[in-house]
Amino acid sequence: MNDKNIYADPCPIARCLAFLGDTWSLLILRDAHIGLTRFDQFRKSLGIAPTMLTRRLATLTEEGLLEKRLYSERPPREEYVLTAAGRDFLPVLVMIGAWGHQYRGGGPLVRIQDVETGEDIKPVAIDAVTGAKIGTRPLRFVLPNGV
Amino acid sequence: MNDKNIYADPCPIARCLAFLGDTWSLLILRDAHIGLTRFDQFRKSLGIAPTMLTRRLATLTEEGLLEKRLYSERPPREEYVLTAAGRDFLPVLVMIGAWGHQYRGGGPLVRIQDVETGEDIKPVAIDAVTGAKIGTRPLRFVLPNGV
DNA sequence: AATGTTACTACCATTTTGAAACTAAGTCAC
DNA sequence: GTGACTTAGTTTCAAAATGGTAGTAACATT
Repeated sequence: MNDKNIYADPCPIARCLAFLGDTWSLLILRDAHIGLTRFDQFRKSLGIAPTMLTRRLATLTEEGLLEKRLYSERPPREEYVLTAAGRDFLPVLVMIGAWGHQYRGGGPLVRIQDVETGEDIKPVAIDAVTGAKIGTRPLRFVLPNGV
Repeated sequence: MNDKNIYADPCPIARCLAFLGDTWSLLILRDAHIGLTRFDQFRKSLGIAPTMLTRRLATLTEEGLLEKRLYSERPPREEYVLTAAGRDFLPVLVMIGAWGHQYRGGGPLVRIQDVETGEDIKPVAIDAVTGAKIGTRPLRFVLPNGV
């Protein structure tokens, strides 16, 4: 999983999925955005085996989405905080949540609120160039060598 | 993977990841958005083992993102086409691509263009309520029972 | 000195994945 | 109508990833 050369693949989606394409990594990122930072917080929140958590935190750290930070000298204790790259992953999580909300929305649901307005957010992906909602205008995937 | 009751988890992100939280499913969806529909097209494009492809296509079909459609009576042949739920997954893929573009962008890259303008899209997630870009205003995850 | 906390590692059974070969149902060329 | 080809898979089995339980290391607290 870690030794594949993602740069051989010209697709930015594939490159991202090469190390984030599993459930645990994304749930850890979700929890990190909620505010969790410590090993045991993640472990209890997710019900993940410690072996798995160790591996996933290591990958996320190597890949630059999380950063280890010492929060206590004695005893020496480290926590995991989001980097800029990790924080910039929020839109992905939010869009996943929006899809889940729309298509898997039965029963009680976690919602994401704007702190200032107190209202649930309504996430939409738009193309900043045309201002149009993604999906309303035809798109084309272009290979680097033209196609 | 298929027998877990996702509705026990109130988080729409977790519910979505319960069956889409693997690389192959997302790459199949990407290819479906590019326009591929047939078993062999997916297999060749992804270099995926046929066993895996069969399972993933079955899950995506069961979960309502793809639909089997007969495209030839004699010989009987079926293809897989995106449903509305599958098409609505495009914003997620696009945001993943945007992150990959920004943080894993070395070398030649696949780009996504608006067909009419011919320009590369610049995907941004915004909150339709406030109009603000996701990540620029503080958000809060709210549990269904209030937190 | 005993107990608790935090962040892990070791070990091993189970599950998932991956690779290669094979099959089924038909078509097409001659 | 026989042989080669196409499409959409299945079978089989080895290799890798995952999950669960228990244990450890380094300290603090009582």
